[in-house]
Amino acid sequence: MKLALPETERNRLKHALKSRNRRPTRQRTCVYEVILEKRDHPTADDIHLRVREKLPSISLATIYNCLDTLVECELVKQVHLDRAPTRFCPNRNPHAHFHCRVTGQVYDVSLDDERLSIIEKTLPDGFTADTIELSFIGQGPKSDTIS
Amino acid sequence: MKLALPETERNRLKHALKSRNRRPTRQRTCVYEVILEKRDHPTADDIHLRVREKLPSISLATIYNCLDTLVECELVKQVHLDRAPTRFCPNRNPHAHFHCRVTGQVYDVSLDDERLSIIEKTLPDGFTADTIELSFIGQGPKSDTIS
DNA sequence: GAAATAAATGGAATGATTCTAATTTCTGTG
DNA sequence: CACAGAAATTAGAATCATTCCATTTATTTC
Repeated sequence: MKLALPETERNRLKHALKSRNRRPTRQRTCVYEVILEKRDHPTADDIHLRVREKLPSISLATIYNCLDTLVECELVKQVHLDRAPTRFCPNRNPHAHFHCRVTGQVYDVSLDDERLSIIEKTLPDGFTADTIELSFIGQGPKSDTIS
Repeated sequence: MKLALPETERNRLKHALKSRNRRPTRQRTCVYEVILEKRDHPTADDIHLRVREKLPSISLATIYNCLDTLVECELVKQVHLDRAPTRFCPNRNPHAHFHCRVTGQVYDVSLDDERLSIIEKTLPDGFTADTIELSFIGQGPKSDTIS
């Protein structure tokens, strides 16, 4: 098998898995690989299609399993927009998402440390968040070209 | 039919609907009423159960229709957490949500104007958001009593 | 390399949401 | 008030994302 995954990412994956006593299987590696390759925000189904080009017999259930593991390992984030299938995102830096109503496109919007800490301080005492999801919905720049 | 909805809310609903050329039907009124009554974050299904106590023959499809209308009229917000059914929330003030991993409970977290405007300024030029969804996931205060 | 454990698999099951076609309810007009 | 037309509701079927389960396969450990 050719290793399409760069050394750094490969190691990140291996370590993240090991530290949680999870095995670095071919399927997990490939799912991670595919998500990194094209930095859009694919659904489990999209990912299934792409992974199948390399591992033709992989099942959708496995895609979900792998994704859950990657999320657990904090290598991938889930994005929940509207009443729509969950999307997955390999951007590990703090960021928000912008969802264009016109084109349906999803963009990453980077969040600087200061803003992030301001947002975190919103929480009253007693609440501890390990995950923050911030999404904007509206009109993106490209949507001009449509109408 | 008894009017359980306070005058203010009733008017708000009526006006919001009228301004969009939508009719204030019994079903819409009742759905709105039920959501305001108990300020948790019910799913469409929860709402269906509650509304049925007053309009026993209302269908789930209508609940979805009514909710969509209420969302359109900005009287109700949708909350998308995890891979779970959409929840609905009648809090019209700017606010975020906190989802407790332990109890499953969802809390409103109010967002002051300053924070809100800082968050809004995160967007690069060319992007215009009409909706912002901010959610925290973690451990809430009550979860102590569990373990 | 064999046993023990974790992961993958296919297919069935579940469950939220949407769709459709038929009926009912409103609204404005005469 | 009766009527035509538009908007909403309805039940049930259809869709589609996600999960579950029992079995098979891969990985790790000794």
